[in-house]
Amino acid sequence: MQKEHSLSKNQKIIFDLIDKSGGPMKAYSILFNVQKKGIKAPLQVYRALDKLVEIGKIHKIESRNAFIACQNSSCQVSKATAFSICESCENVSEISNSKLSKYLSSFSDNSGMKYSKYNLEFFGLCKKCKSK
Amino acid sequence: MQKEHSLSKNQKIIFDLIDKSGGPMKAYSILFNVQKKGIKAPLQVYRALDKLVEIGKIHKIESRNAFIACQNSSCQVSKATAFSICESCENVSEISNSKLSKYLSSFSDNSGMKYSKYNLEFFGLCKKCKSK
DNA sequence: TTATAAATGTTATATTATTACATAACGTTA
DNA sequence: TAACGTTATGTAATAATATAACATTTATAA
Ligand SMILES: [Zn+2]
Ligand SMILES: [Zn+2]
Ligand SMILES: [Zn+2]
Ligand SMILES: [Zn+2]
Repeated sequence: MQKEHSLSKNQKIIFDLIDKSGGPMKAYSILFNVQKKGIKAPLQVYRALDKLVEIGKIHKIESRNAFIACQNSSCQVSKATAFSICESCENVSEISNSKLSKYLSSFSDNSGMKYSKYNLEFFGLCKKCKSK
Repeated sequence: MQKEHSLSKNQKIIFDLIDKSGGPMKAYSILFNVQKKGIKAPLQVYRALDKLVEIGKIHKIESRNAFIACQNSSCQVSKATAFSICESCENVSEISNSKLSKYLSSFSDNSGMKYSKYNLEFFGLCKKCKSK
């Protein structure tokens, strides 16, 4: 069990929005959606996003510049993330596969690097898009 | 052996620059460096980068918005890439590990996704930075 | 309470990437 | 060669993503 982080006002507004959306959201789309709640500037959004990423409540999908709610239990605070991305419909989901995560978390090579974190993005076609 | 792509003028200028740099380069830094060669606009750079990525001569480091010359043999035309990134000095190198690439290329789960491509980024500290 | 850290508000600006449109070079085949 | 389609180039404008700098407020905790 990890520490509970109590979210601040802006963090909560933004996390709830992303979480309810069920998929990845882009920063300026988030901004647009929370303006009625008083969050008016990009920086307010980015600060909340930074914090939410830091504590593992959301992840950034790097190839899409988008943010998605963690679908596991905050992923060891975001040190090990894997996503599946449909290149047709842009559906994204978080992969939760213990074999994969064990394999990657224990990966090492002879480069002398000490790895502490990874992010993996798989691309392809989802079930729906395949059958079209 | 894969098809040889003969690079166009702009593509060659930009590939040579990235390749010689030995590390990741950002688009606008590339632009700055090739202005004396007549490449004046961002779009000229991005078009060349797009093509070079497509044919596997370079890869995009998504978490850094930067581009690096392929250190293998054009990585099955960029369908399977893995990088090691030092979070201290930002040194990046391409991981060439056949076990890892086999494992990931054959990865599948019960989601119904058909995976055709992946990108993996490991983060940590390189040898030098560790010992500081 | 008082000090410290964390979060917020606001303006301006930097960085990364694309749209739209016009032109030129290249490769193929009639 | 001529005509055609494809790829690459040039140029201007703009869109999309992200951060710097500074002032103020709120939460936490010694
Ligand atoms: Zn997660
Ligand atoms: Zn799909
Ligand atoms: Zn490569
Ligand atoms: Zn380093």
